[in-house]
Amino acid sequence: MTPNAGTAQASPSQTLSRGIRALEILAEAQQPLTIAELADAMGVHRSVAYRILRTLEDHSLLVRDDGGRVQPGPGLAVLARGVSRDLQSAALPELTQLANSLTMSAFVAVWDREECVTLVTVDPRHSGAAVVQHPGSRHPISAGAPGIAIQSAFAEDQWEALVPGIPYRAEAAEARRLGYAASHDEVIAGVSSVAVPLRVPGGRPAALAVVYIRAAQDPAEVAGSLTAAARRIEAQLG
Amino acid sequence: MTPNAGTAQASPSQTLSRGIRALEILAEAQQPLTIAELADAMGVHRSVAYRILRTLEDHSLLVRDDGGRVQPGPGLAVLARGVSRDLQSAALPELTQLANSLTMSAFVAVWDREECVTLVTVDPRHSGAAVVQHPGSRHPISAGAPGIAIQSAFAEDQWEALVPGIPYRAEAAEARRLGYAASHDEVIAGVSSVAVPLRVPGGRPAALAVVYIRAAQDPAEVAGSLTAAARRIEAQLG
DNA sequence: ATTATGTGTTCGATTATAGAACACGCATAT
DNA sequence: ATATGCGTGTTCTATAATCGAACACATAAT
Repeated sequence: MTPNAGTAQASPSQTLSRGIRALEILAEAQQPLTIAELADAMGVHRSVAYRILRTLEDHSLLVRDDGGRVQPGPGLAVLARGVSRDLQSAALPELTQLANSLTMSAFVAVWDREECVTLVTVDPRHSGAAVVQHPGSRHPISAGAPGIAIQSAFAEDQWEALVPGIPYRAEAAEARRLGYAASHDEVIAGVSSVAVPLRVPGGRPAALAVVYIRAAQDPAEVAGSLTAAARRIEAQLG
Repeated sequence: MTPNAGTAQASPSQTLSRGIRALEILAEAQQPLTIAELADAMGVHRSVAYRILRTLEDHSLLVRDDGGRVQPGPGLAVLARGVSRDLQSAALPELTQLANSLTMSAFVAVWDREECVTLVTVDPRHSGAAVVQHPGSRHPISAGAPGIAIQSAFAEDQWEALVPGIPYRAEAAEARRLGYAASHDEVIAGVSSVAVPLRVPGGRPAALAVVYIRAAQDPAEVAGSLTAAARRIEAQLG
């Protein structure tokens, strides 16, 4: 067998890549898996998976339940703490402010190739039927206002050079002029979203966004609050 | 050189262990590092670090800034999303409730050997000088009410068998009787904390806790709210 | 009893990895 | 201009880490 045959990403380091895949599979699976199941999902021999899992367990990146099944461990939360830490800290109070004053869920998402990843979220205090937007969730960048806002941080030709294969949405060009993006029904039916681009020095393009059940809300007005908050966040990040 | 010589943890898989160490170093460093710096911190040859970093980058576990320096990437947030997901979901609304009704920061921490890791936190709505307790932060289990509450989930002899070297605190035995733990000044000066143990089926022992600036608060009363919330969370996890 | 399914361990052949050496870009100092 | 230092990225071969089969063992279902 040639090295890395068939794997989608021909990463230079096989063992490390497999270990990460194990974590990815575990995170995606909504339940604990047996080592055998995981080995099968990874397409490797059980003893290989076993050794990898032992290593991951040593670092608390996974833990075992009573039956010996494996699931993501607390070490991952520690590692994730370092992701755009400055942005997280700077954004949190502004998100709280936005969520409560607009009565909407507010969050920050960052660019990750053809997707965007939600980083921090704050639900409004009376979070009854609030739209749940968990940290760590991925979305295609082509769907929803946050994705458009992130695309709008690039010019069209820049984007096509960086992420070939993913089209540059016409809405992004418009958002580039307006300074904000709005969407309806794109990610979840009946849910609207407004987002503004967020520029972090030395970090990836991100978006500051809110989601809400469709109502008589003027996107431009919401965008005003978002832009003001984004300015404050960017100012704090120097 | 003998395999894994000198490394604190003699994990079975060297490459994977090194990759994780790279992530740990990055998460701890408050700033982006050059590859050379990271290689130095890892104690490996630069080309080794380079290959490892490329692999991590492929999986979005790290990203590079303009100068080529590396920092934690959004993929980590995705992986962390899977950590005790059920507990996170079940606890979030209860945390919000607690934070706002008690005007304290509320959070859930889980056991991790001789430490505990904060998973989810909710600050009260008027989060002025609220005590900041970020998700993903580690604390020695020997300091603070959450640690005591977690220890109290074990009997003393159980604990000593599981985590040799870390003493079983006398307060844990007391908390075992009372059903809650309280601490003052242990982690941060002037800050008090109350915590109750949280038992998750198939998961590790955890704690539900609040922190507040010292005031005329009766710990027992606060513990009542915590216990009620903990019961509801546990009931939902069935 | 027997079968099935799981974890954990050992061990030799093989292969993925380690680490030196090199090419190159880009600052800043000389 | 030239030199020097510091950084990334690439190539290559000996070596050591890894792979994966085979085995021992525990547990639950048949």
